[in-house]
Parts: sequence; structure tokens; C-alpha cells
Amino acid sequence: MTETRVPVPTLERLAIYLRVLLDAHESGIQTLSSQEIEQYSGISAAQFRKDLSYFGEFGKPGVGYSVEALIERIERILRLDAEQPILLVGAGNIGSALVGYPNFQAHRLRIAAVFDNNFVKIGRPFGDLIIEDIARVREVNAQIGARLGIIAVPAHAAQEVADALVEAGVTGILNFAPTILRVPPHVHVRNVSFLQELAVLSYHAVEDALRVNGQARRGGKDGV
Amino acid sequence: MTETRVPVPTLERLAIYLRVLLDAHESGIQTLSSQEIEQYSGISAAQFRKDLSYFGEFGKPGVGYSVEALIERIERILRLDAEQPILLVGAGNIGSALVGYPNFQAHRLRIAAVFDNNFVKIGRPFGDLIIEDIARVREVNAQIGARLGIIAVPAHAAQEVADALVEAGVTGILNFAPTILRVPPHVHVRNVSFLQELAVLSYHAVEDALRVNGQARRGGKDGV
DNA sequence: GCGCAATTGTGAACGCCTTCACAAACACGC
DNA sequence: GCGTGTTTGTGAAGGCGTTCACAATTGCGC
Repeated sequence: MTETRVPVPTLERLAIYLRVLLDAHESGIQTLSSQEIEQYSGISAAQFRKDLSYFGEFGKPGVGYSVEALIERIERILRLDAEQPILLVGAGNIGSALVGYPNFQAHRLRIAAVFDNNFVKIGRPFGDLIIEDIARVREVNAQIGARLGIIAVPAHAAQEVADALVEAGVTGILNFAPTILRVPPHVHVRNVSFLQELAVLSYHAVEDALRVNGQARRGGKDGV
Repeated sequence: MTETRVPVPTLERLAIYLRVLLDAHESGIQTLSSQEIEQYSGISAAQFRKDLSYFGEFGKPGVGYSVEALIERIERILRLDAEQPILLVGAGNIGSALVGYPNFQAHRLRIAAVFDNNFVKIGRPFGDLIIEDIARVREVNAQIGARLGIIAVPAHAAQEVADALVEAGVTGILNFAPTILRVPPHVHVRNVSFLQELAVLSYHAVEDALRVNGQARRGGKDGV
């Protein structure tokens, strides 16, 4: 039933292509070959063509891809052709950064409401918005109809917020809290974890430093 | 030469295990089986055991893993056993959120210096730190010796900052700017892209909504 | 119109990570 | 001590996404 024919990595790359194409469009470029897209995106030409092939044919052999048409196509695929309202929960540091993030606009993503559970914050302005009570999320989203939500609260509160968002009709959650969220199968979660990213970099950065210094790795697997 | 024996996904999961283990440790739990870790982390027991096998043996058959010892082991693998200083570039919204992010501490990650190129900001306090001139990054890092850097500047300035960080001795970069960074082969980059994450969610959220409504997909691949 | 150069779309080969399945190791009770 | 139940560590199998390679298609110049 849940036919996820399109690989998730492909979707992730579509967003990258879109960015490259928007840049090119702004520069007045009208046509791009997969080869050129490789130059700008760092993703191989073959990969690009394969990714697009999941959604049909679009380029012209010997010519390439129409920048404008491809932008429209990818936007339609990613449902970024119409404005996507988003519910933000958590009016703290991260929430603040997100409200002020300038790049959403270009992708027609808009934070349509902000929630918190701290009664001191509720009612206060937050960017262009007023912080609302998380208890009212369902009520508010009955008006907005958002399918996307962002969780930017401390880890211990994240699950509760996730439940509330799902209750309110959200089917896609971007989670900044360092916790595993339990959600119904029809809801998609993507986690953003600075710590995880930094941990991976930490491993590589120092690992490489040891190699560069010509320092021998202590023998066997145990020498880590 | 560059023997990356350990898969990157494994490293990403190590950070997750570490979090689970730290939680368990705090709860006074002394031993965990791979089965129980699956419960808490959402990652399969087999995967967990396989991941650990890259670094040697550690559990005891019939018993499980010592929480405390495993924490130490993973911290050593990820180089989080000693404090890791980090250079942050960009004293804007995102930079502000990062400086205020409370969870770094538990992983011994510390933002050791903040840089910007805006002379209005330079010299001002930023969290516990004073904003320094990005032009001095090399000089400053000669003292700090950081191998990790975070780029939290607008896309158009990101490449220049990356070059400066590499010059200053950084070998791992966490990039928040929506651009592909060109770096020497010994430098590792990981990108954090809210837009990309939201785009993927946008696809799924609406895709599923259509299915739930029982709305037939328009025929063929083109019906996207 | 026709040959040539460029570029697409895609089946097939490949490689890598995940999952499986089981022998080996250990605790515990009797 | 020995049998039983549990859990680990890991080769082998499997699945999935990437890369390869090439036939098909188009533009362009002559």
C-alpha cells in the first residue's frame, strides 16, 4: 500500500537541484545539461538523470534541460508550487532562528503559527507572529490546515508535542529535539541533530589528523 | 590510504546509542542488551551489534553491555572523551541559537570562539564569548587548536569562510549555509539544510494526504 | 537532407549497508 | 559440574541505491 517508489535520497537531492536551478535562473541561464548540474551541485550527472527518471522524461537529448520548466517540475513534485504553511512549536533559541531564517521564502515555506507552553511567552510577539498556547494547536490548525510541523522544544517535552501535532493533523515533523519520536505510521519524521553531525565530524577530523601526523594506528580493531 | 573502514551511517548511529546510554546511565541502569537498546533507540538489535563489531567486542553473551563501559568506549571512538573546541563563524540567528544550545556540554563539545565579518558586531559579547574578526581566525585558532568549525553565514559568504577555516587548521566543517562547499580532500563537510528536510517532508506529507483521501493518483509516472 | 557531435533516459552491473541466522560464550540453578 | 536459557559476534544472504554504458534522440552546420 505505502508504495515509496521514490528513494528518499532522491528527494533530498531534488531540493539541491532546485536550489541550483533557482540560482541559474536568477543568472539568466535558460538551459542546463546534466553535466553542468554536476558542476554546480556536486552530484554526478548520471545520478541527476536517474533521479529525474523516477518522475518521467524531461530533458532534450543534445540540448539539456530547460531551467524554468525544470524548476516548475521539481516544485510540483515537492509540493512547493503552492505555499506550505508550517506550525512551529517552541519559542526558544532554535525557534527564534527559524522564524528569522530568510531562505524559507524562496521555497514557499512559511511559518504560519508559533506555539509554546510557557505562559510567560504566550501572547508575546515572535517575529511577525504572536506566540500561542500549544494547548490550542488543534484549534488553530483547523484554520491554517498545515501538514508540516517543527519541534524545537527540549527533549523531555518533544514526544508530547509530537502527539499534539499529530492530533492537529500534521503528517510531517521536523524534529530538532534529541529524542526518538513515536508517531503513527502515516506520519513522517526527520531529525536534525547538531550533536550527531558534530560527532561524525569529530571522529573524522581527529582520525585524519592522526594519519596526517604519520602516527601509526595501534594494532587491531581495538586500537581506536 | 584513506581507509574509511567504518561506514558513515554507523558513526551517525553511534551518536544515537551514546545518547540512549547516557540516559540509561542517569536512570541508574547498569546493563543493557542489544534488544533493549532497540527499544530505546529504534535501531535494530542486529544493527547495533554489527555497528559495534567494527570496533571490537564488548558485550558479554547472556548478559549484555555494561552501560558505563560502553559510554566510555563510544566516547573514545567519537573523540568525545576529551573536550572538543569548535570555531563558530556567523553571529546571526543560527549562531545565536547554537551558542545557547544546552546539549553540547553533555558531549564535551564547546564553542570556543565566535567570528563574524561585520565590524559592528566584532568586539560585542555573544553568549560567554566576544565576537572576533573572521580575518583573525587563523591567529586565534593557533591558540585554540580547534579541528571543528561551524559555518552559520549567508550562502554567498560560505565558501570564503570555509577557505579561512581550512587555512586555520579546521578539518571538519558543519555547514548551515545552503551551498556546496569546495574543500581539500582531507576536510570533511556535513551540511544541515532545513529546506532540504522540509522539502522531503513536504513531498511525503501531501503525498500521503492524497492517498488517505482515497484520491486516485493520475496514471503513469507523469501524474506527479 | 544528412552526417556529426552532444546529451538524454535506462537496463544492467556493481558496491555497500542492512538483515538474517547461527555457533560460541556466558550466567544460573540444581 | 552440567544442562538450560539468554545474548553476543559475525559470516552469508539479501536489498537498495549508485554507477556504468550505450542505444535513442535531438540540434546544427554544410
